[in-house]
Amino acid sequence: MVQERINEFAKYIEKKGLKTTQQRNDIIRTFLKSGGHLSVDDLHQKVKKVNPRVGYATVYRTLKLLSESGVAVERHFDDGHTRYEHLEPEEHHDHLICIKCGDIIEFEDKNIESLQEKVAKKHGFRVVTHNLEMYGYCKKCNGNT
Amino acid sequence: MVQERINEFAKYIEKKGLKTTQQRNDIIRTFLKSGGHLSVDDLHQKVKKVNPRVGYATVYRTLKLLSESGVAVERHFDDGHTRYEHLEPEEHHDHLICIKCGDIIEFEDKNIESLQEKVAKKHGFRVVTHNLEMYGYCKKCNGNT
DNA sequence: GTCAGTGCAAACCTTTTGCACAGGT
DNA sequence: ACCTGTGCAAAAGGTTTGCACTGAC
Repeated sequence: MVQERINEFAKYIEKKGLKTTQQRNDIIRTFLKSGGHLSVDDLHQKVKKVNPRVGYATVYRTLKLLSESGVAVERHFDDGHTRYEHLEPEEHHDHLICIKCGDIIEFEDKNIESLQEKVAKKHGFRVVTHNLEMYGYCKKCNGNT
Repeated sequence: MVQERINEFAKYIEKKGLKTTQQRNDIIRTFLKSGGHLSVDDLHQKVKKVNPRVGYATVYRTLKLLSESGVAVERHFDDGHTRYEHLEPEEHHDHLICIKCGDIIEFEDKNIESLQEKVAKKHGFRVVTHNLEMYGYCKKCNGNT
């Protein structure tokens, strides 16, 4: 499925008249191979192990392209670092974030989603994206505050 | 009710051994008199009309105190500006944010809240705060994208 | 050969901080 | 008097951009 995402992105790149480059490939492969919620810095560190000549700015620029193409999603949690994660198409989830250990748990709840749509409709609002984050203590950290 | 918030904050200040100053008063009164979701810059502009000698840093420092005391709540929407709003105690709401005109609609939905708690419990998670934002087109902007 | 991509460093923007002075208690 | 608060300007931290060079097509 990594290959599918790569193809999807290649198609997007081509449609926009952009070019396939070694750096972009390295960045994308590294990104797709990594799980979780990566900051730009995290990803830059990892990419540098594969190709030490890749600069910070290129990672930013490529992540922006990945977001536009729909392969990556930008997350703005409260810690001041933009993080990126990759999703399968149609996939969607929200987050539980531990304010002690920083662990991030993903969840999906169709009931919440449909109530959200209901609220939006009531206000004549057409939702494009949403995000729901809950901050608190995870199972491990709970109790030993 | 503005006065109640001011008293509440005064109590917090005193408990921490801090001081009541003219600047803090000006900032707090201006903040409480304003509705909506203010950026630091918005508030600084407004306060300067009352007291032109108030500096940017003091607004930041005071807003941080207001957040700690519970009088203000920090919001991190996707536009990269931290915004603050004031809430009555026990009040809580979430946001619908128009990505065209920037309008912010507040809503509250107890059903969503309780489903959130249920999800958290399922993961052994103790929630301290959460935020739910939906981005899209408001009634006015919908259609004329 | 052309035009987009890259690396680097500088610029940017929001937020924080150090410092000397002002002011509340 | 003491010690916190303030304004200013500088620093910090994350992100973006200008530029000259590289490399894909």
